[in-house]
Amino acid sequence: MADVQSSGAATDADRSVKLETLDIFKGIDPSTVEQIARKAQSRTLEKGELLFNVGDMSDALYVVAEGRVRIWTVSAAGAEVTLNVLTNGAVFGEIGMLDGGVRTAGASAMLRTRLTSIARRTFYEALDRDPQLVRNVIDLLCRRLRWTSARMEDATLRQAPQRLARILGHLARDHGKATPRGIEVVLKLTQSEMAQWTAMSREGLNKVLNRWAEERLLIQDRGGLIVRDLERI
Amino acid sequence: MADVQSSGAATDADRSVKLETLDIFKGIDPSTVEQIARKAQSRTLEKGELLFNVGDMSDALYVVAEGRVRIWTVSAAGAEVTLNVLTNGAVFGEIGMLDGGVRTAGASAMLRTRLTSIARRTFYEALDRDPQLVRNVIDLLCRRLRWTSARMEDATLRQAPQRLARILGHLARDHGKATPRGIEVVLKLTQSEMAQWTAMSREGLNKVLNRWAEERLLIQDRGGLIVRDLERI
DNA sequence: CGAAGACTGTGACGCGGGTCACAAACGTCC
DNA sequence: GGACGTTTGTGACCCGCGTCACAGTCTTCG
Repeated sequence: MADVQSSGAATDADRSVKLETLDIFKGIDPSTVEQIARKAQSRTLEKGELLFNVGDMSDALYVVAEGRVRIWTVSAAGAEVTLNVLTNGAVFGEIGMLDGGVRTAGASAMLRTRLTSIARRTFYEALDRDPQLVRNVIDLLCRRLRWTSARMEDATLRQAPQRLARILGHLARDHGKATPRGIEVVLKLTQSEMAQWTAMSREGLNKVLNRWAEERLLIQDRGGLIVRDLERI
Repeated sequence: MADVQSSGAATDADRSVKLETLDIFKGIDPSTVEQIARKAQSRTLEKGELLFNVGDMSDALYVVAEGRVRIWTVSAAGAEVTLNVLTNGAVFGEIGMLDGGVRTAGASAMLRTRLTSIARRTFYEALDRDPQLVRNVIDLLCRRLRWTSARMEDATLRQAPQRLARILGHLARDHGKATPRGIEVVLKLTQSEMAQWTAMSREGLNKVLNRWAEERLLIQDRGGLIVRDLERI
């Protein structure tokens, strides 16, 4: 239980995420956080395993302790569209947890993934006790809204290549590492995975990527991308 | 100031919106609401007048007391896309008010419109005093997120006619009146206005609408639409 | 090592829907 | 009741991008 909290010497646990480091618990009384941590559940998903599906009841929020989670929806035709890919330290599922509604998107593990889940009861108890937590939650929700609005805009009024450019920008910023050759995207994704994300076809994405590579705007190193000129993309 | 609050005999003021009737103030101590109302500002916009633009600083939330407000963004090419059209009793601009960030969308009046604005300071004072208000705000934000996610899905994975169908459904539900002939959409919009909303061209929209009219799924009565068979659309 | 499977690269083709260019119908203001 | 601005109706044309159908290349595992 809550082994995310285990802190010790240089073990594997070091790569884990500690709750108190999360934005949402910033400025919160450590004892409150610890109490939440004690009541939190830990759970491991295998690669490809489904955590929840669209329409499921929701009563918990999740934190990615280690691994990779994909959030998606399905079209009427049954095609899955990726909304986001989350790695260590990401919080998700908070809307369902907060309002008790059904899940509007599905979540599944892209790799073996360890999650920490916090139940609604636990969270609301803390919410009642600490006004700062309230502020943090509101901030989180506002950030989410700004993010979805931005992506919404992309989706409605940008063309496919521009949408891809946005995603690359996001990847470079959130999952990139600066190297002499450019910003290296650490998060390795196949073209199909990126295509689902940008809501375009794998073939189309391929062509755009190669065009950019020819223009020396990026380097493709078998799945590993290096973005050279983010501005011009 | 706060003439939205004026309650009296059968005057024009009756059509106005009273703060305490809003969802966001549901279950809140009347004296708290009244205090907010006293500090609230009232403002009238002429038809077409801009309330705020993308990138503006934000420090207030607005309530439509009477009239019609359009929320929009602009594409890189400069085309405006409508995100929503709001009428009496609608609350908007809360994100900017809550997190103090810049506005991500613009707002302007489609008709002569009276608004009530509530400043951040005022709101946060009430937020500190009443935990129920906190719940309501979180609920509001969750609802917003669910709404944007849904529209996001529409935008990315439905085709133009389906997007239009969604908007019609929304119009029928929120701005419709049941009549023997079908659900009459009270909110009169020109085809151009609807086209901006569905992110399609006016011509394209026209053709779809006429096709549906031929199939007797709806009746067009110069701007006034009557939806007959919402299911099949 | 060799075969099977996953991933990437590329052309041919088609369709949805945007753009353009009008014509017709309606409103509204002297 | 003209006359002008706005809204609606329609066809011709075009382009982005998805689909299909392959051919290479990498990976993995018996």
